[in-house]
Order: sequence, then C-alpha cells, then structure tokens
Amino acid sequence: MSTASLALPDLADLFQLAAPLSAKRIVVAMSGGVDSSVVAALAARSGAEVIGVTLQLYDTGGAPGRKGACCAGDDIRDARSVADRLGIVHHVIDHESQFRESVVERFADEYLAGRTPIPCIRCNMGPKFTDLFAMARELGADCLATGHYVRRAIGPAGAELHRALDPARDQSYFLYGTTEAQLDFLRFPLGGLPKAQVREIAEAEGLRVAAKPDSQDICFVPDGDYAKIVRSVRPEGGEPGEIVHALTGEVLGPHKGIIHYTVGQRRGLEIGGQAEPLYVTGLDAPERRVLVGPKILLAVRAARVVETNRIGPLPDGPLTAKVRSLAKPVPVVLEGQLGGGADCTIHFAQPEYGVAPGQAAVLYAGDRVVGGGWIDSTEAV
RNA sequence: UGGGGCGUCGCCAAGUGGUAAGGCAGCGGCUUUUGAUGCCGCCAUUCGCAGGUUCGAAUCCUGCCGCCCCAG
Repeated sequence: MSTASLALPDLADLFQLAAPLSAKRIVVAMSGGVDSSVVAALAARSGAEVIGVTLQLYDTGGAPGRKGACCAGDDIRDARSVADRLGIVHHVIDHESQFRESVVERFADEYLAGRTPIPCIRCNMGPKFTDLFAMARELGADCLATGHYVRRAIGPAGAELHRALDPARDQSYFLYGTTEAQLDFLRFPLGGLPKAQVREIAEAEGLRVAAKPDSQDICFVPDGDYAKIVRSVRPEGGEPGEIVHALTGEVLGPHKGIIHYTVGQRRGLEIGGQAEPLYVTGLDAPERRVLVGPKILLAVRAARVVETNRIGPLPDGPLTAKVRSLAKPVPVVLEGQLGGGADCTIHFAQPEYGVAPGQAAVLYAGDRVVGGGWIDSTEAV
C-alpha cells in the first residue's frame, strides 16, 4: 500500500497554499508523534520544500522509553528518523531553558497560587506559536504546519479557527490563544481527517511512528506525579496545611500541600465518616487551606475570564463555552469585552460544576472558536 | 469509688439467636491530548478479649479490658 492509493484530499487544499506548491516552503513542527509526522509526510508529498523543526523542550530525566511523551529523547530521534525517511531537512532546536521558564515554572507558580494550570495552552502560546513561529518566518517559510486537530477556514473577515471534524479528537480548546496574525500563517492539515486515516497514512509512508501511542497527560510529567515536578521547580511549595469544611469551618484533617488539590477534586482527600462525598470547593493559598464541601457547592453561575484573546468577530448568534477540554460546550452569555487581553465575565445558562481558576474558558460560535481566556474566579449559584 | 451507657472494616453505621447492609475513605480498572469529574470492580470467615449456653451467637450468660456520661 502506498499513500497514492489512499483517498486523500487535495494537498494544496490541505495546506491552504496557492499553487504551485513546488514554489512554496513549508515548515512543519515535528514532535516525534504520529500526527506531526504525517503532516510532514503530506507536506513532502505536496511537492513543496519542507523543513522539519523539533523543539527539544525538556530533559527526559532518565526515562527515554516513556510512552506518550513528546519533544524529548526518543521522540526527537523519531522525528529525525521520519525526516530522514521523507528526505526532508530537519532541525532540532534546544528550547529547554525557554520552555522551563515559559511553561514549567509558570505551571508550578500557578499551583502555588492555588490555581490549576494548563501547561499545554501555555506551550502552544509560547514555544510553539511564538518561538517556532518566529523561526519559521526567519526560514522564509510560507506557512507553519502542525499536527493539531483543528481546522483553519477562510471566512468573510479572514482566517478562522474551527473545531476538528471529529469532535472526539478536537484540540481547539488548547488553541484559543492563537492570535489572528499567527492563524494567518498556521496550517492544520489534520483537522478534517479521522485519526484512523492519519495512522493509515503513517503506515503507508512506512513511518516508524505509525503505531506509536497517542500522547496524553502532561509531556514533562513522566509518571503522572505532577506535584513532584512542582516541588523540584519550586521547593518552597508543597507545605502541608488544614482541610476545612467550607460551610462549617470545621477542620476535617491535614493535607499534604495545596499543590496536590484542584477545585472539583473528590479523591485523595482521605476524609472518611461522611454521609456524602466531599469535593474541593476552593483553595486558600495564603492560609494554605483546602476548602471542601458537598457537590452542590461546586455549582457555578458565572466565571471571571481574564487575559482574553479573540479570533475573528463576535457572532450575532448564541455563544457556547468549554471550561475543560472534554465535555460539550454549554450555552453562555458574554458580559464585557472579549479579546485584546481584556477581562470579561461569562454567565452559564445552567449551573456548571467544578470550574477551577487557572483553567481556560473557550468560547465558540457553533464550531468556530471565537476566543477565550483564563478563569480567574467564579460566582457560586 | 458507686450508678448508667457503649465497644461491628481506617471513619460513620445497620444488624438483638440462623450464619456480617450501606455510606465515606482507600485500592484497581475504564474513559480522557491539562487538572478534575464520571463509570465499573475490589475492600470484615469476622463483630474489644476470654470462657459458657445453644444444632446454631455480633446478637443470651459470666469474667476481664477499654471508652463515655452521671454521682461524689
């Protein structure tokens, strides 16, 4: 089987570049995973000049064989191997110190402040869509292509960001921070493809990563123990404190450090003897207290959203929002300005549960990403 | 020291002669391209200890141990 035998969309359409592609230069962000490897393969098939770039983001910390990581150790070797196989130029850029600063330390600081960060969004905003973006420009590229499962469409007002065709694979939540200038230059060839087909292409191209497991979890947290990373970056964090009932003020027990908890969390509290489960309802960083209560206390009617970004115009129609990557978008009403770093408030039509400060709120008009921002605080029902 | 009460899984708690509910916590798994949530599964051969009665005891009797309340 070869890629030619697969029913592929037109490559010029996939990369949204004007013909002839042979006159174009495409930079592909290669993580070493299946998705970005297939993007590189498709780019190579298109006839354009292709340059693969891999950012080395962190040290593998002695776990090179780890599954589901990206951008370090074996993954870099995989990326290079794929590039060799495809006959394209490949650069590996040491980005460790920048990644540490813009993503890892920020991640730790957020936890210390009692918030729940999403490093993947910071990574997209910084290393990938700012730093790598600048490199691609310097390389004289016509576009920067990535393996994200989102779609770029040209609307009446310019480039738009849309959810992936397959909602189960959609990654638009992690990309709400993409600026319009970045979106002009970015391409997401996989947004309209089912994952199964992506793997088929990888196999047909003979890529060694064809059967590689999907990445999941946080890439720089090797064993799921993110608190360990936080402590290694910010040793002053992780001091114990009290677990306090949010309604009665009763001290229910000790906790092992505020960084281990997030709003909405149920497990790991180690408090028994209750009639119903207790959930983390809030984190008091200055007092190092974890507030807990029954699930009903998690119901939220509104959220303050800060440092917002907007992509394209606000729609006339209704808005929906996601406050976590999975879960369906829910109807919301926007109050205030969206975009340009402004703050706003989103009001949920129905109570939303487990909305944690530090997480992102992403606004949609149908499938189109309108923008989003960081959740700063919430208003209980 | 008298009088009363209680001692069942880490916690709460049913069960008062017929062969140990349930909840919470914990553990494991599924799901998940952030943190969570959710779902599924597991979790006391044993009822403070020692004897006794009985075909049969967590349940009845005796003693001991421990805790709590009242009295002083």
